[in-house]
Amino acid sequence: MPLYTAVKGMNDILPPVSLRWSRMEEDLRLLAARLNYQEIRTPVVESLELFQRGLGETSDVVQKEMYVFEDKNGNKLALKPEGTAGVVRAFIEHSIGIEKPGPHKLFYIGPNFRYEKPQKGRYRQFHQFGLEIFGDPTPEMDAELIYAASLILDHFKVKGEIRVNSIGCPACRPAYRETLVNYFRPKAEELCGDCRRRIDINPLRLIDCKADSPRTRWNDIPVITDHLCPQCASDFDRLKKALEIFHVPFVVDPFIVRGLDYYVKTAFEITADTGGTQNAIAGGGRYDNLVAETGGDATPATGFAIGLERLLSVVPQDFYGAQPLAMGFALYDGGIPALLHLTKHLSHHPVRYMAEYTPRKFKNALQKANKLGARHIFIFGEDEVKNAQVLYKDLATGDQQLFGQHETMTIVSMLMEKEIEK
RNA sequence: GUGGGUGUAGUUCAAUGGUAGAGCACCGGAUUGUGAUUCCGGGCGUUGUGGGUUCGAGUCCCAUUACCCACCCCA
Repeated sequence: MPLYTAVKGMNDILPPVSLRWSRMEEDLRLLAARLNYQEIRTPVVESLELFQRGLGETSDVVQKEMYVFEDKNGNKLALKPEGTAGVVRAFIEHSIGIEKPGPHKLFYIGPNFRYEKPQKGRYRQFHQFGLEIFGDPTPEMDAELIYAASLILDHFKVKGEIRVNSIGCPACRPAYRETLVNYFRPKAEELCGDCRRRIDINPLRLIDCKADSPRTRWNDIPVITDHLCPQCASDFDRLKKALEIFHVPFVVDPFIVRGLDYYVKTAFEITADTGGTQNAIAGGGRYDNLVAETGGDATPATGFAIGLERLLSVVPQDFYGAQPLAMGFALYDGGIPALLHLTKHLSHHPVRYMAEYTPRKFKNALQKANKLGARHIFIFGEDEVKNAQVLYKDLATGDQQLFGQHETMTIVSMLMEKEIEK
């Protein structure tokens, strides 16, 4: 046991996996830019109250999963457990919605923290990429957002299932909740202990119970989509029509629930086979009342977040191929100056390269390159130095040839070409 | 917060209650400049930690801790 280990639920990301991470983040930024979302970076720490008000006092996240602490001034702060609250706070604080007409499209990427018991796909520090749109109330914009999510899945060659729902609004949800409670109360004795408690606390969750799913036992469970107010019902209709025009494959799942209180109307989730039971790789929906509840002018908004650990777990293993490595060796001290020159020249070009400045025997150089998985090697021995040349060898094919030491550009283009043909 | 599983070398794993081992990896070498290979040499590790049972514990018992998985919850 080492003296110090990483904090529970917080992971080091090491090579070569770290390369997959940075490539994935790079791709997400490019995709966001292409769809005209601009990055917003908010602090990792916010006032505790922001989250309590925004996410809902009764949500699990607020009740038991936040990292809460006081600073030396006695301010109650929290590590952000999700991305939206901070973005909303910044949106209001900097009058983003007032300076220009909407819609305002923003994206964020970064760490979040929840004090949960770690398991596959669930960590105490986890990372999310999210899109948020402020100032547009239409279900068509929700559809566009979901379309963006589907483009992201496509980009990463991820097979996910997009599940959409409308969870109603303050006008119709309470009534549905009541209906649901009335439906289950007489059946309480047939439910598991957890579910009996959930009847009053969170009847929507009850339906998803994994112990013995009520969904498979009763087929007449009331669904919210039958209990929407006229406005919500028509919006949900428009959402589905728009998704069809976008050719986004989706299923309606009337039992999708959001864990955070701020969602209204459109709610959606993307699930995929992550190898564990934490199979939701993205989730989001509309949150029309959050800006006003946070103290801003009433501003309709919609957004979603992708869990990056989960996304990466379903990105095909070969999606990011390793860039071939080139190595340089000297066979004796006299080869080192030329080797240094090669290092200097190659560092101006996008080839993955490293040198070793301890002279090695020819055979050892090949062995070492082989062990490190290098494909290209450059060798400076007595003969080469004498003739101002460098020996190049392709370990994959066994081919080798001599280059003049000053033919840097020839060498670089040769390396680049080989990379392309792969 | 609740369950279950697992902790032995850098790593993957062995070891009927009787001296802690192997593969891989790593380092060096096998007549002078050509790589999977082969051969030789190189590891005393508080068996996660603390107690207990026993003549004797990696092995059995208790506690504790870490990791993994699941519930819960969610991205």
